[in-house]
Amino acid sequence: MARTRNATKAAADPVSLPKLDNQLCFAVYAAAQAFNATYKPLLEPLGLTYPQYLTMLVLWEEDGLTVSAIGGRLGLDSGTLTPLLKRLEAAGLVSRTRDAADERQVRIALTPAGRGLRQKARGIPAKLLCASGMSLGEIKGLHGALGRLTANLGAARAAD
Amino acid sequence: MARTRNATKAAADPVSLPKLDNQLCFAVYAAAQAFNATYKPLLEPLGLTYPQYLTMLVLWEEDGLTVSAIGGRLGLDSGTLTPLLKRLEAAGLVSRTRDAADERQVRIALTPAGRGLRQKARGIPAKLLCASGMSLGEIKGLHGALGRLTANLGAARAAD
DNA sequence: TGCGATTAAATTGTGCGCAATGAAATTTGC
DNA sequence: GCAAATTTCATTGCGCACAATTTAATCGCA
Repeated sequence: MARTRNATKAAADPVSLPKLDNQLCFAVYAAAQAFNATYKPLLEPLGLTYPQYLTMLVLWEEDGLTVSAIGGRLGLDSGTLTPLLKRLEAAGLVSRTRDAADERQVRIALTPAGRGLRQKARGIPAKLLCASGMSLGEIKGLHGALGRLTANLGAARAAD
Repeated sequence: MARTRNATKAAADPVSLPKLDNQLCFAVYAAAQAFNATYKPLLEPLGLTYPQYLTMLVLWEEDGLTVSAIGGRLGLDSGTLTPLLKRLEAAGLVSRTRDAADERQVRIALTPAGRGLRQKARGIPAKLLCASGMSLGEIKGLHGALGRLTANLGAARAAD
């Protein structure tokens, strides 16, 4: 009753919003930042950024994909991938060639250097496993929960 | 034995690397993307991006922080925050004033419009909770696991 | 007191991420 | 067969993210 209130009766006290530290979205955001920061010094000797590393992981699994196929795996569009792939090409790791059968598509193929880089990346997953400080079981649980979360958010978005 | 091999005996078969979809880092990366995409249409009426919303959450918790204090909460540096805060200032949501006692510091204060925006943000957390499709217990578990993961990655980085 | 070291922001440069648009090739529907 | 719709990629523009550098203010200390 301290102060006079004129028109509205709302805003009596500050609107309740969850604190930043209690919000799942921020925990995810911070974890993504932490992964990026952890990867950076490990990828620096390979001359890759983290998104470039993800792209190489895709290509090491399956070579000769189109831009949109890579984008489908990573959830990125051509506006992100085109310049990224041009940088990988400039680094001599991939080639970009128009598909002869369908010239709209650009196929991304590993060069020998791009294939060879896989050797240098071999030790990275173990280092990250170690840095995570988590058991395999815990990681598996977390991975599964994040997968369901991502799928649910996607479905909610699709439902509008 | 199909092809002749000359110098090296390595690269006999492709180096084993975990598949993209089995890597925790990618699950986190994809979840962060999904959150961003889910927030976007909800924040659009407020005229905020997701990082701007996080900044406003910090300021709604505690007004009048310095740039570096906000950065400490969000894990961002002045290179990111300075232009972001200038955009919030241009939008009329915050003011940026040099601290009289220590002119190196810039204090960020909410304007009445910035405080008022909190009302419009009230419904957002519930919408995200719904979109996540998870129980409160599940969210709590996920939140805790991500917190430990982020802390462990930070500690591993600090240990070099 | 005054000078070197430290701290806080701002600036610059590079790269990611996405929306919107454009251009070229292919597919479709008649 | 051919015009319209669709698909694929490239481009542009804006904003985030971070490393490195710069500028200015403060602190430490002899």
